[in-house]
Amino acid sequence: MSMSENIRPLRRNAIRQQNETLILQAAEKVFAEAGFGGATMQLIADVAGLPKANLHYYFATKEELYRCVVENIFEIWLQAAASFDNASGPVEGIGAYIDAKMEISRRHADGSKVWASEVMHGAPVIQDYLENTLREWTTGRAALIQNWIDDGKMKPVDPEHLLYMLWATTQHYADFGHQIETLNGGRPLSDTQWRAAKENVKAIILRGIGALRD
Amino acid sequence: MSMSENIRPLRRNAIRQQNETLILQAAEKVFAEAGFGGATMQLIADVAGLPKANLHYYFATKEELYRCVVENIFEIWLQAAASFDNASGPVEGIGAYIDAKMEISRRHADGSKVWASEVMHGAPVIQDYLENTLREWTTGRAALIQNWIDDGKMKPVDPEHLLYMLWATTQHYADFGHQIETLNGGRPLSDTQWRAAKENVKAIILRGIGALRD
DNA sequence: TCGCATCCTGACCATATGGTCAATTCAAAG
DNA sequence: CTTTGAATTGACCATATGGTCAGGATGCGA
Repeated sequence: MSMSENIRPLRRNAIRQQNETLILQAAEKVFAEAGFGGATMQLIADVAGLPKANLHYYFATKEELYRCVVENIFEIWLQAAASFDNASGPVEGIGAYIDAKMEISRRHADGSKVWASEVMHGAPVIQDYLENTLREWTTGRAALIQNWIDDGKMKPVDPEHLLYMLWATTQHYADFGHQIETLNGGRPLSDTQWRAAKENVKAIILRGIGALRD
Repeated sequence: MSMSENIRPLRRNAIRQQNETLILQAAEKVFAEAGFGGATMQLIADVAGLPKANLHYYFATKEELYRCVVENIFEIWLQAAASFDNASGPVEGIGAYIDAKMEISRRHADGSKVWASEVMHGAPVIQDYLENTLREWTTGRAALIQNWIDDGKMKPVDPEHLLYMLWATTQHYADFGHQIETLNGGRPLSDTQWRAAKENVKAIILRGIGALRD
């Protein structure tokens, strides 16, 4: 028998890792489509292609599995948040942030929906993230924006509300993707349309805050 | 015994009406907080202060009750949509629309959340509204915006994406109200802060589309 | 080959939930 | 007062769901 089996024996460690990500991916999809309350362990198991009891071997409870999904998303979110820094001005910084967040809306639409759902329902499991990590990030970035304003690099706008606007506008393409798709004739946005959306958002906001001179 | 009882006998018709709205209000709240899957008829009944069996007397199934809630919200949405018309230009029309939608986000936050949840989960019950009423409204308003562009009243932007931006920005204050509240020190936005939010949104967008000259 | 810890899973359980129903109360028309 | 149909509700049912568990399979080091 050759060593190159179709199903090669995975290292014990690798088995755990593989199954966990398999389950997490399935869970993210199901939670996004049905919400926490509407999702069932059975359906997640089916999507993952595993028996239900196997889910409980890796994740003790539905809540624990959900929490892992939400935390994963928060990591991705933070990653995009970094693109704000190391920018000399609003055009660069906010532009990069919009680009990053639009890319997340496209590539991780399910994650965005789970996050939105979690927050909409009062953030039962990630309230501490909101109060600590998110709050710190927000005040830091607001201060940065205020600096840009003081330096005359943009018009005086409320930094916090500007951030809300960035979040809202970019996330909308993920959370309300179904609505946009429906209005687009039932078809997902094409590459060209995504680029147009991104450029449109950047143009309006950057011009809106007086960071573009034209 | 006087005719002026504390609990005056309601006309049969009025009883039905009163209980239906009572149930609908409770349902809107519970659906917003828990999602369709997480909401239970028992909890809705408790919030409404009625026995569960009574809910089923007025609304045969959970789905039917949910559908009524969603349709109610759509009505409110349409009402705000009207503020777009009869405007001579973007400052007036879009400004009024933002005002109206921000007011809805404030006064009907629960409804907004139910709507958002419904769309996020693929619009299982209001797909036809999206495909018909919403689509028609959108194309009509997009044409109106295009006219303003052609008349030189604003810069050339993609009308559809501008509409998405309006929806996203205004709805965010309802759907992500909990997040905003948390970042605001755990307190809801004050009257002043709401006004600031509204003015900020209007200023950035109207300047962003070149409808304000400054 | 052996032993062991990890991994797998069908069968099972307690509970919660949507929904039903028959019996009762109540308003108000005749 | 009587009648009639709407309104009310406690008790009940079938099902679905989260979670458990005992026993078997599997990889892997010794």
